[in-house]
Amino acid sequence: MPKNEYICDCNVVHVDVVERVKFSIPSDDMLNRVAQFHKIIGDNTRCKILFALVNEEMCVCDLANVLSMSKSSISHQLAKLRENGVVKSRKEGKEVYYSLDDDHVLELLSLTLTHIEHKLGDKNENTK
Amino acid sequence: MPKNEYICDCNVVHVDVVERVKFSIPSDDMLNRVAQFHKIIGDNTRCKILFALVNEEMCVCDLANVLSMSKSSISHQLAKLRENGVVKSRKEGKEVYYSLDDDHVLELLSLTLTHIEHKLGDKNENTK
DNA sequence: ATAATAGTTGAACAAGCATTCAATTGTTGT
DNA sequence: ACAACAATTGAATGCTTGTTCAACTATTAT
Repeated sequence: MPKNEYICDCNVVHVDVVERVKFSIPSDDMLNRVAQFHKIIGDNTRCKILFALVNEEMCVCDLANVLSMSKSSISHQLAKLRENGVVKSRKEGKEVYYSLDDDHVLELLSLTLTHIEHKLGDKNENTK
Repeated sequence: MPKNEYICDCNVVHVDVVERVKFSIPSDDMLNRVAQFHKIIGDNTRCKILFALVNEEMCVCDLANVLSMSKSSISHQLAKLRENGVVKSRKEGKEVYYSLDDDHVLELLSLTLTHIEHKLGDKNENTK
């Protein structure tokens, strides 16, 4: 077995599996994009912002009140969400209105909710 | 306008929108679970592990070789993934084999890929 | 013009987190 | 019983990142 090619100090590497998987997974660039996307959604504040925007477009002030947080903090997070193509903005006078950028986002959020409810269901089954 | 109830120092809070949204968004507990779930997926290493497990179950050593990382590091991340119900494990002798815990995970990953490809498509359109 | 205000931005600080290293557990074979 | 080894675990380290604070920009109204 050509152990030198592998960084691991163990003998049970399944070389065929490793090679097959190395070949089949997406490129590092693609993987990083996927991770980055989830990283952006994976924050309490940003997540709450997104759910707040599901039905209504809102200005920074509105969001600050819904989340009970400072405008600055909300603005920082909105910038990240916009840079990553999750929300879009529209300026009207002094106010800036934000909304979800893409239907995929909504789809993703509701899929996650389903997943979590499903998991919680399992847990309750087990404690019966 | 009952400004005192609101933490913001601005005058244009849309009280009706704020109240409606406050009422309609999921509970903080639920929101935190959603954020936590995405946070777990939103890491380069963990993301790569998940895509590696899409078609095959793999032991820690295999994964260490696919990712070119130490077993310890992989093991730490696998622990997090398992604690959060994203992967499951099966022990066979000295080895521990990991696989995706739930079809929702796969569904979510492919939905994200679609989203990103869609976004990349948009970008290319714009630079034409 | 000037004041007021919605929103943005950058620096600083603190909290969170991924990787490394060393030690340990649990299983297999001799 | 003992050695070998896959995997886990905890502490330490350094990097990342969310919030705060203060300064700044842009738009509106007097």
